[in-house]
Formats: sequence, structure tokens, C-alpha cells
Amino acid sequence: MLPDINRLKIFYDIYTTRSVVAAARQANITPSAISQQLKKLEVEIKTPLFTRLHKKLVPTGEADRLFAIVNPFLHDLEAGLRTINQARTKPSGQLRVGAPTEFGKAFFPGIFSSFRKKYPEVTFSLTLGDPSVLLSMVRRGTLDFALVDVFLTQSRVHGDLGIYSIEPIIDEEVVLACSKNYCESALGNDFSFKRLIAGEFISYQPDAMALRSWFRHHFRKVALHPKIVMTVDSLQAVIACIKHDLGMGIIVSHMAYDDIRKGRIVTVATSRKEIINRISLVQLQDKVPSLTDKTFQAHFKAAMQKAGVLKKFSGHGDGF
Amino acid sequence: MLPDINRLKIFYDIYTTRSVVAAARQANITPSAISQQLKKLEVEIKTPLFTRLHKKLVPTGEADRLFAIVNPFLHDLEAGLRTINQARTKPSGQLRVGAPTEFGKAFFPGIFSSFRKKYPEVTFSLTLGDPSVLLSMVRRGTLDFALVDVFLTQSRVHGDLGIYSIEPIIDEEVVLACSKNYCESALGNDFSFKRLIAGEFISYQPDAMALRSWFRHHFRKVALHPKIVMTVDSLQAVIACIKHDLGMGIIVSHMAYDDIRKGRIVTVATSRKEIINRISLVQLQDKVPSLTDKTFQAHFKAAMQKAGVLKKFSGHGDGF
DNA sequence: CTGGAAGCATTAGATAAACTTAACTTAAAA
DNA sequence: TTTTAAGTTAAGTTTATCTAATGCTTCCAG
Repeated sequence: MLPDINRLKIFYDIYTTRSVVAAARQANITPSAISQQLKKLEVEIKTPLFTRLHKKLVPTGEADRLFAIVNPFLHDLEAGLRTINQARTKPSGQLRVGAPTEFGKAFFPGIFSSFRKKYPEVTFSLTLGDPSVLLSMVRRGTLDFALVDVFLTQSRVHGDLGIYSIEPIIDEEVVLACSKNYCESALGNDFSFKRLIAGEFISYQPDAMALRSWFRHHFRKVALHPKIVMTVDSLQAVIACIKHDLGMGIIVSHMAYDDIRKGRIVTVATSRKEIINRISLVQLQDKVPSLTDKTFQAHFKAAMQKAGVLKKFSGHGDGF
Repeated sequence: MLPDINRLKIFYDIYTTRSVVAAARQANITPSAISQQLKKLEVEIKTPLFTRLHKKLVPTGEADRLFAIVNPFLHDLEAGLRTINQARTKPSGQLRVGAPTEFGKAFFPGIFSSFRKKYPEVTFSLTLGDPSVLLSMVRRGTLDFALVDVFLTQSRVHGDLGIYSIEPIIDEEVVLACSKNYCESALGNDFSFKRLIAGEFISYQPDAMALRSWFRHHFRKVALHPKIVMTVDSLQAVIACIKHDLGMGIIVSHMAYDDIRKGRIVTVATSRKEIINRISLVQLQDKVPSLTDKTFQAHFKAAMQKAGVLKKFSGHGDGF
């Protein structure tokens, strides 16, 4: 059905130059080869493309139509390859990264912005989502890499983790927090299970998964019916609610660093260590990272380092 | 710079199937060949296109971009070739024809219309112009063929006529005509040079070329200062002016067939035969005419035959 | 946990192209 | 007329593509 596509390039050379000899020079082969290729192409598509006039080739209407198809393609191809190739010396092109919803919303806009100041040829596509979604996108090649809470999913990821390279980047401290006010008036500074469970809570989802796992971790008990006074699927919003004395909520400590340091927000401490949410950089094990990948990842890690995530509150931050 | 383009087709097969084996089936070659070609392509463009996962090929971002270029091209190409090929069994596509201005305006709309009733897949591009323009367009392949007053130009066509195939189609009788009224009242039915030159004329151009050559032909004299009462570059308009007794004008007899037959318009007869304007079908000698070409040309000739151009008034109509 | 099965990669050898050289044709220029 | 330039053709060579056979790895079934 389709002709030999290389011949179309030769056709292009002939069409643009209107000459076999000129086309041969352009293609760095002999006129004879050009002539033969053109003939074969005409046989393949069963249509004459040029009327042979002495020392001249006059394109037929079919040649015009074919050229109209081939010409833009060859230009697109050349431009595309130039772009692709230039990405080997200078970061450029689109970077497709995935991140957990809250984490992504909080950090990436700023990181993207600062990165693009250095490398304006790079564009981004940020996908926010659950680990399982992000991992499968990485596996399908839809994402170049993703930041993922691997610990949370490790077990229930379909397919095996062996195909990924997983590099821990930061450990988020997951804490139950409330305002200083609330801590004194509602809890009387008492962090016992009984006292806590009787309080009010702000949750991300109606099922209060995060809350339940916090209680499971810290008290080995299930918080049967926490009194959810507010449900909002945004970390920033939960922090704001806490500050307005609405109740207690699960937050990531470094996201409210200043408020905690200055005592406006209090984290509920128990005898057990805090839950650590390990966020890792996940990419395909066998993928050779592009220059753009590597450059951005370095930039990202530096930014995380600089933000000093976690280390301020506990000691188990630097992972492996 | 550019990679081997055939490999891009193989890349396309791999990308769409995400599998070497499936691509091999599609291309009717062995998986080994596919694998080798992919490897060579990746070396050529110095960019990995797929990360090899067990039993799976995951496209990189570069592969996505390349595919975005190759995919539409292959589809366009296939569609284009289908169209081109179908033109071998059924007239279709664009027919680019040239014609003298007046002749084209008068005949082609109707002929195109009747042709498209039979062959709705054919579209037209009609170029009206002088012989020299039309011939050079034919020579450059911009027109598939043209109707041309060859006699008028024969001598001053640049390049030689040998490259064209020239087939006389019709001989137009070029006459000086006026209304019956005008003939009687203004000329007194006297067609002598003196009487004629004293009359009023309708001309196409201010320089009255056609008029002058009519007088040169019929009286061997130059009509020095004909009294041009109207200038309009349209044969139909000139005929209308004549019918309104405005004066005499050069027209092509068959265009006013009915009016002449019924005596409403009178042609000025002299001792010499009428000027014959031979219109020929011109195309490149060596061009193999497409089915669409041939079908339309047959249709055109039949229509001319049916119109019975010229034969009604004189005998030298059927050319060679 | 062991033994196919399935998919991809690699090699060498076979096959099929693409290319070159050289001779020929033709039309235009000198 | 001779010369030149462009295109074509035929034959031989070179190059590249393909196949066949083999190995590797992972997945799945027994």
C-alpha cells in the first residue's frame, strides 16, 4: 500500500529542484540513483509524477498533491528532530511530572517557576493524583517521573515495584494538630486518648482515613466515631480551620512550620514517634533520564534541601 | 541530519502496538528486523525512544513527540495516495485548465457544470489569460492543458512549440458586426471602407487592436482613427451594445448565432474571407494524460461539437 | 520452585535493495 | 557540426536489510 518512504524524500529533492542532477547533489548520490528511485516510486504509486521534457522535469498534478503532503512533513520532522536533539545539550521540552495532590499544589508551582527562570525552554505538565494512578502513568510512559508516597501504597500497587527506581526525597511528618487556644480550652492540654477522641475534628474526606490511621498508630486503637465538624480536601484549608479553633486535624508539620514554631499551632505528642510519610522520586528503572530530567531533579532536590523540610521537628528525616 | 525515513514507519508500528512482535506482524517481517531498525533509529537521532520493560516497550517523551509528527503524515499520505490512485479508475481530483478570457468565460462554466454532474469528484481551476501566459503555465506544469489561440502567437512564443501537442478544436469566425437597424440607417447597407470607417465602433480595449486587425485583413488598410463610442472588455457586452444600435463591433460569430441567423445582427462581408481564430487544445507532448484529463477533453469536444460552433456561417471550420 | 512460554536482543549469514560506473540518447548551445 | 548538459539505462558492486538461530529475562503454570 504505502510506498517506500525514503523515495519520498528523493521525490522532494527532485520536486524542489526540478532537476535530477540538482537533486543528486543535494542527496549526495549520483543522478543515476535519483533517476532510478523516481522511476520506482512512480511504479509503486502507479502514477507518473513528472513529465520528462528535455533537461527539465515538469511535475504533474499528482506530484503537486504528493508534494503538498510530503513537504510539511519533512519540515516538521526536521524541526522536531532539532528540538529533540537540542534537548541533549540544554534542558528543553515538556517535562511530565506527577505528585501527590497536596504536596504538588504546595511545592511545584514555586519550583517550576524558579526552574523556568534558569531554563525557559522547559515546559511542565503536572499531574496530581494518588500513588496508584501516578505509578501506572510512570509505567505507561505518560509521566517522566513522579513524587509518590510509596510507603502508603507499597503493598497494593499492581505490577511489581522492581521496574521502578525509587529514591526517597523527603520524609513528611504527619501530625495531629490544633490551635494553642483549642488545646487549652477544649483539651485542657491533655493528650490522652479519651480526651482527644471526645474533641472535634477537621477531615479531608468523610471517611477520615488519615485520622483513623493516626489513632491506630499512636494508640493502637480505632477512633470509632470522631466528631467531624468540617470536611475539606485541602491541606491549606485544614490548617486555616485549625487556626480558627475549629478543632484538630491531620497535617504535615512542615507545611505549618512557622505556626508550630511560634506556638500558634500545637502538635499532639504521644509516647510514640510521629507518622512519617516518605515521599520518593519514582521513575522507570531502565529509563535513561534525559538531560532535562536530570537537571530538573537536581533542582528539585536542592529546593527541598533548602526548604529544610521536616528536619526542624524531629530527627528521622534523612531517610536511607 | 534526517534519519532514514522508512525507519519512522517501523517506529510508527512499534509505537502503535507497543510491541516488537506485533509490529513485526504488521510489517510482515521478523521481530529481529524490527528490533534492529528501532535500534538504528535511536542511534541516528541519538535519543532513546522506548524504555525496555519486560515484554513491554514504554515510549519516552521524545517518542511521543516523534509520533505526533509521523502519525498525521502517514495518515495523510495514505489518504492522498488513495485519492491519487482512485483517479485511475474514476475521474477525480482537480483539473487545471487554461483558456482565452472571452472564450473561457462564455463556455467553461456550462461545460464544467455538465461535467461535474457526471463526475462530481472532479473540481476545476480555470485560468483565463493570454496565449503566452497559458503556454508557459502548461510548460511549467501549472496547467494540465489549455485552450489557446495558437495562430495569434505561434511566432512569438518563447521556447519552442515542439514540446506541446496542439490539437485544433474549433475555428472561431471573427467578424465585424452591427445591428440591422444600424446597418441600414448609419451605413445605408454600404460596406465600403470609407463608409465603414466613418461609423461608430464598440471596442474591447482603448487601443482597438481587434478592430485594426480586422481592417488590415479585409482592406489592407489601417483604420487610423476609428470613432470608439464604447469600450468594454466583454464579448457579451459588445454584442449587447451592437443590438442597441450603438455601432459596429468585432465579435465571434457563433456567440451571436441566433441574432445573426434571424437578421437582428448583420455581419460586415467584404471580398475577403472572414478572419478565423483557431482555438487549439494544448498540452505537453510527453505528458501521459490522466483518466480525468482524457474524460474531460472528450466531454469538452463533444460539447463543442454539439454547439456546432462556426459551421453555420462558413465552410472552413473543421480544421485539419 | 522448576520448566515452559513469551517477548526482546544479538549474531552471523543470506538476501535484497540501493548505489556507482559507464555507455547511450537527446536537445540545446557554441 | 561539434560540444555540452541532463536524463536514462544496463551491469556490476556495495551496502543495508532481513532471516534464522540462540540467548536472556520475566511471567505463569504445574
